[in-house]
Amino acid sequence: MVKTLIDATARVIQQQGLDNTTTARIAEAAGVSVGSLYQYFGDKDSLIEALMESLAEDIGSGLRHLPLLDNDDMHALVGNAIRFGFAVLHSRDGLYLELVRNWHRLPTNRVVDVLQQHFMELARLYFLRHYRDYPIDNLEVRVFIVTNSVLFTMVRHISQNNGLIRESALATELTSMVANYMTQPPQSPEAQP
Amino acid sequence: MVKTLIDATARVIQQQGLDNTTTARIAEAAGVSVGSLYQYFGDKDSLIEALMESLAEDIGSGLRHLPLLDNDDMHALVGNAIRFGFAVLHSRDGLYLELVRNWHRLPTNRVVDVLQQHFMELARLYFLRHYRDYPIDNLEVRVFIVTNSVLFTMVRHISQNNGLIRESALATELTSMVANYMTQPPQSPEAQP
Amino acid sequence: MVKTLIDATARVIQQQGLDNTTTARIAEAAGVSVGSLYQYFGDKDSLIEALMESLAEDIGSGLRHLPLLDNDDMHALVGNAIRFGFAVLHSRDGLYLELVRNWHRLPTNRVVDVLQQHFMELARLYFLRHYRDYPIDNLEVRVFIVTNSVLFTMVRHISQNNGLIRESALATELTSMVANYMTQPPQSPEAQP
Amino acid sequence: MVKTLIDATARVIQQQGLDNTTTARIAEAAGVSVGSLYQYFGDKDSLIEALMESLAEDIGSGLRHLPLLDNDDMHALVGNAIRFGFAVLHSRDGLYLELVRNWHRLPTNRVVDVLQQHFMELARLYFLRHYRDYPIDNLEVRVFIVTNSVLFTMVRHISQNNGLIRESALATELTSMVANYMTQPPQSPEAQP
DNA sequence: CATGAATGAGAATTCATTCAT
DNA sequence: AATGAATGAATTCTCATTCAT
Repeated sequence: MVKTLIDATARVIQQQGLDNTTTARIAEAAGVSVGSLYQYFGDKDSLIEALMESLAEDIGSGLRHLPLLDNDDMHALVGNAIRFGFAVLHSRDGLYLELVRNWHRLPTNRVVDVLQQHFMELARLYFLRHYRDYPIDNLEVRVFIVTNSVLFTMVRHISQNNGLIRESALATELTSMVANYMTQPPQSPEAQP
Repeated sequence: MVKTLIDATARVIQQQGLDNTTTARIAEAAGVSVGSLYQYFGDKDSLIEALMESLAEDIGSGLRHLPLLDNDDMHALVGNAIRFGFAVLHSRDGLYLELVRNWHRLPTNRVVDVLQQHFMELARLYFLRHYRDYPIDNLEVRVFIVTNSVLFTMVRHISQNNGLIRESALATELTSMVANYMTQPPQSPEAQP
Repeated sequence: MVKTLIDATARVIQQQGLDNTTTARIAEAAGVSVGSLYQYFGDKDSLIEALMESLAEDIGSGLRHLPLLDNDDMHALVGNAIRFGFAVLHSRDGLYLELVRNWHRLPTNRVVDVLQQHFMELARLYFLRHYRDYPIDNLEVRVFIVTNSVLFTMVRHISQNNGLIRESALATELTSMVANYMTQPPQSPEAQP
Repeated sequence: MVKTLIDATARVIQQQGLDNTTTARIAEAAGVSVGSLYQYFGDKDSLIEALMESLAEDIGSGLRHLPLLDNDDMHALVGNAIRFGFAVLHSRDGLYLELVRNWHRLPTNRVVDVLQQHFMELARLYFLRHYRDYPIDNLEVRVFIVTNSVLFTMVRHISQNNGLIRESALATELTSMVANYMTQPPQSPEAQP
């Protein structure tokens, strides 16, 4: 039942948008009554929190099954990750898209942490394996920048859909920017005026 | 009066958040009645549109007065632009922050265009002056990526405010990523698997 | 509840007039909250439509139970119909009166059809039984004229209530006009200049 | 100015309907400010009253210039009157139509009196000239019936516009009903059961 | 447990009227 | 006289939440 309600919530958000996601519609989509909804979730926010939790798991699992470290080349690794990102955003009829757009109104901490920590770990392992240690000292900053840059650039592109920039071109360029950045040695302090 | 209402709208958005920005509160903040609001703006959306328009002008003007091209060095140029970005996001008590967070529910086209076009022009002039032509062919994509990456990374950082990453460090790293990316030669096609 | 709301609507229209019939007043008259009203009817118009539908049924049923065809005499038939009409208009504290007055702002099609079709059928049966066929060719026009003439003359009389004309006199004269008209042979074409 | 405002009111009613006739729109149509409107009319109702007064005069004058009594034949007289009625209802882009539809929400007494009295007088003169005195005793009732029957049947026909009944057929039949009724001897009392 | 009817505060918008300039 | 900005009560409709059955 908890599962049913979470699924229904996802479906409503994806079909009607977050603004039109009401408890009534969720209950209807789940085929139960509003009363039942409140028997399993204290309020609407808890339900949405549970949805986010569930998605965090999905994403974590999806990432864990992605054989990114099989790539010896940072460029290939990043490229695969970005392609995966686009695939996720296009999946489930734009559910993730709507959620990312509304990150600031949603309890996204868990999801963000999953992403951040996964890519953090990935980076650590990559650099360990390749005996490079130079970016380690500020790896957290780099992962933060890269994650947010890629995610929001993708979402913005899909959302405005102006057709001037093809998705493949965007992926190529993002990959190039990120791969180069991640393999770039730390800045010497005097470089910043 | 039009000015007063737009200012009041900005104040309410910044103090109460976009979700709690009601016509009643705007009118109250402006020290007028709801009726007056509707004498100057057909509906709430028009008022918000006027606010966005006004901000687009402010931003355009702010950018135009920024002597970014005085820098001969791309690194310095980008660093200054990013510092300016942080300053804007911190200004007006977080108004811009709230607006960027809610970009998808707001008529942000004008503002986005102002930003995009300004940086596009800036990049063109920079490369012209430095006799480098290599990234010209996909400059649009690069500017799109860079603008969104920087903007949303900054907003995400200020919004979650977790204290683990200092703003100065973020600025330094963003600058590094962007400056390198912008001066990077185009990818040879076979680089992408 | 649907019934309660429709009844409340009727009561409010009849007591306060259509112009002062607000959703708040209807809910109050029904002893429920506005929210409840909107759980049963999508909007105010639907509620009023439901009221009209309900009245259409009442009127249809009332007409069907009226033994008008027991009269062999057109004069008696029409007289009975008109007396019934006055009785209906005086019933329910003037509800019907207010509705007829506002016919053009209400979904009156159903009610009008019920009236029109009933009298059409009545006329057909009457002429069939009396072996007269002459007015059959333009019976529709005659029924249209007669229905509207009688209905609006009655409503106008009750509404202005100037006391100069007694209702019984009006009924007598209307009956006379209508009965004669209905039994009148078709006009020869040259009668109209 | 008074004239200008009344004209503007008529124009707004005719173009937007009575429900959308606001003081703001009237002022705009008149090319003056709302303030001016209130300098000449105490409130909206007074203005509309003035319009009705003005139309009463127009109608009275129109009727007086109609040579109805030139007809020796009641049938021709009524036919001409009805044709005139249709012409008026079609004139001024439906202004009169909208006013008749809303008679119960408007100060229509004056207009109604003008109509009623004119046809009363007309009938009296007609019967005087033709040495017939029989319907004189209840002439008022007959004129009331005839006026309202014709007026509202016409308005209903134009308003619903269903195309099944042609206006000329309606005029012919109305004429026939009315002319016969007006020349019909008084009912003997026992005729009504 | 499940139901779904009932709630009522709150949102956007309209419009006749006033009044300082 | 003329203006038109300002008013604010009133209206329709929404939705998270409760609770008796």
